Amino acid sequence: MSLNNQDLNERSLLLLKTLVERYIQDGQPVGSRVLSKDSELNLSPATIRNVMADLEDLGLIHSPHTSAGRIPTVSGYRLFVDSLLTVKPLDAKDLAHISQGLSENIDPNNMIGAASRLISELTNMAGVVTLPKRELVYLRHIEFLPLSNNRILVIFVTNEQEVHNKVIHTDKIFTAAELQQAANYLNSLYSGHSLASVKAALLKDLKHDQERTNQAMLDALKIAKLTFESGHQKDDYVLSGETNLMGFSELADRDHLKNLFNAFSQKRDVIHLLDQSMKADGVQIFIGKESGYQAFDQCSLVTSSYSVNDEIVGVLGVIGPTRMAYEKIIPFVDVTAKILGAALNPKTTTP
Amino acid sequence: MSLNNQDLNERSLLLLKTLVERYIQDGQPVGSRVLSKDSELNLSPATIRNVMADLEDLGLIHSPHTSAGRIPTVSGYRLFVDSLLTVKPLDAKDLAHISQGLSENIDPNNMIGAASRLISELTNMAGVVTLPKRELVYLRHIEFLPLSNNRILVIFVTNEQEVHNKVIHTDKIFTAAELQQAANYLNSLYSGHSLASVKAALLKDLKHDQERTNQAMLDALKIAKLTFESGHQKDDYVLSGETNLMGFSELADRDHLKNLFNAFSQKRDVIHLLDQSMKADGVQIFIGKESGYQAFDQCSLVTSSYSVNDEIVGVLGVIGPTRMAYEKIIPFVDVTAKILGAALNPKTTTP
DNA sequence: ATTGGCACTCACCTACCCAGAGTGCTAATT
DNA sequence: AATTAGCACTCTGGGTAGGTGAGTGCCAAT
Repeated sequence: MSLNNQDLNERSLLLLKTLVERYIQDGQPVGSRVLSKDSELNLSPATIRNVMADLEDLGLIHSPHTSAGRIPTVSGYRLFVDSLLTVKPLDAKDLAHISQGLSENIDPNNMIGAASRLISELTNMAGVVTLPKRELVYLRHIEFLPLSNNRILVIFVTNEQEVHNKVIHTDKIFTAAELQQAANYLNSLYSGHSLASVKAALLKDLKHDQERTNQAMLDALKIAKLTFESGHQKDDYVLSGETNLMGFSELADRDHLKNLFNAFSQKRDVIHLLDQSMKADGVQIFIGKESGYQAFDQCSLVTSSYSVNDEIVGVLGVIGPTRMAYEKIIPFVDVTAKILGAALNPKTTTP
Repeated sequence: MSLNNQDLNERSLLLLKTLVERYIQDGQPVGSRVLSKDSELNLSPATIRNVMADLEDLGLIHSPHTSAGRIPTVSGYRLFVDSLLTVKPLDAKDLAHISQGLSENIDPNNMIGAASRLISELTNMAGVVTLPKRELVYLRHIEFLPLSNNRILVIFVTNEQEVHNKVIHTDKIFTAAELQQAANYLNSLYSGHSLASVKAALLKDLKHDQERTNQAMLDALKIAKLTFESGHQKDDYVLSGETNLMGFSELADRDHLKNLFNAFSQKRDVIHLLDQSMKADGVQIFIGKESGYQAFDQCSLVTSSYSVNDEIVGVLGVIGPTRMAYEKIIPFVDVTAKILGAALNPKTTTP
């Protein structure tokens, strides 16, 4: 659908903007009379009607029924968000709340949850924050414990105090002493390095040292390879304030709600959606069906990736009805992402 | 409300039973005509009406409005569940599902989640399972890592492969070597003991050995005390299939749903409710307002504690509308609790 | 003690009308 | 040529009225 300049002149755009703002404000279809008074243009309702008919032809607005006003379509919202919207600077009180809620003295294990809760509370919608990508995280300590049946419990600590664990299977049976030795070796070798670089180093070391090093060291490397090779990163996110979504009339339908909450608890679709935002800096917006997931048909998602040391490590966002105050939510998400990134920045990467 | 024998004879009870069963079956208020045909008693609707009026006087049933049939009150359900109900043996297919879903080859870390999901899927309601009480769990290995600012990261492994961690603060600054030594000491002392007995032993040892032992050992004990003294047990549960509850018309009200889901995500009330079931063996039932929490006014909760080695370690249950098939849910919960307990039973408590 | 009969109540459904909001189109105005 | 006033039309939502059916409570008969 190519937009023609003749159809979409200044005036039409201004009216579209006014219409969307008005609709976001009070949720009622906007009629020609209201729009005529609301816009600073001094035009009669009849003229407005002509313009509205054009906008409707272009698929930017539509009316739910003959005698109702118009409401924006997804394309209408999209145009509004992309080119018409005037973002409002973030409310000072909100800013204070955010920086206070995400200060450094929060337990890093709770930081993500705190951010999610903060978002949902300040927006009155649902807040979602992905856990930081583990690749950009520093290995601090690793430890092995023998279990029954050739299994080994691996515990490793990253950054300051995040503890992860994983069970791996080996062909060979290791004694506790051997495992202790392996752990010591690996700690001396890799402690303080990022998981990504550990992975890389492991592969290289295994290749080069195939014959040179002694068997114990080789075993240690092999165990480490099993530990870090894959799958231990369970993509996950923390969602808060889902129940806020029950208050919005546009989502009131029982089936809709059920689909939505099912999507939340299955996590898969949400993760996929958030992953897409991971690729880009700054704020991204999915409006209604744009997401491609039926459960989110009536929802919009405003996300921003957040970074630690200039590396994108995660995504946070707001989930709400398509009719949301984008001009406030966009800067809010933007700022929150920045503050979260700063708060996660480890002051002491290596002790 | 004392129940009079004259009012509550065999016949009234049979009719109450039939009424409750019928109402549970099709969710419509039950009228005298229906009840007359449904009960094997050959009584005319008029007679039934008299009995129903009595039952209403006793507060066991009530009618939503004049020209509707009767539905059970909370007391009615209670009487039904306590004395009238004929439990049906568990469906063989369900039994197979349960034992298959909770067999020993499930990762213990996922066992609770698996149980919760199983419950919600087989009942089409919400399933909830508390994490096993930590006191009855065996310490396998403990490890300390120094953090900045006099803080120590404690990692301890229980049973086969459950990893827990906690940050503690100390007055004294410990070096990595000192911490290593302390961990070694504690592992030799307490490994293989239950957390409860470790706690007890700690207090005793600290008292007795105040002067006798050397400083390093005393420090180790002090650190351990900080670790196990309290609060590290975050009561928690795994909830599944909440969205199933959205399907029930009696919970369809938006505000109701919102309250309910808020209660779920705050967890506090649910935990409190489940804790009460912890004190008793076997199946317990909370019907409607009996729970004492407004959010659960329209819900019933059927729970059972589950045990490992004859010790109650947790609770599982089903959350659904008051109008649920108790005669099937009760044995279901009962059996699931037993199977879960068995599946959690560690085959090798100490390696 | 049980039952048939009967008047009564109430939710629910349908049909209907009416007011109000908003539209599209046409003809008049600028 | 663009704008506007005017008008007929459409559709929603609320309100009223009437009818139906399910179910009740009570009374008198069995």
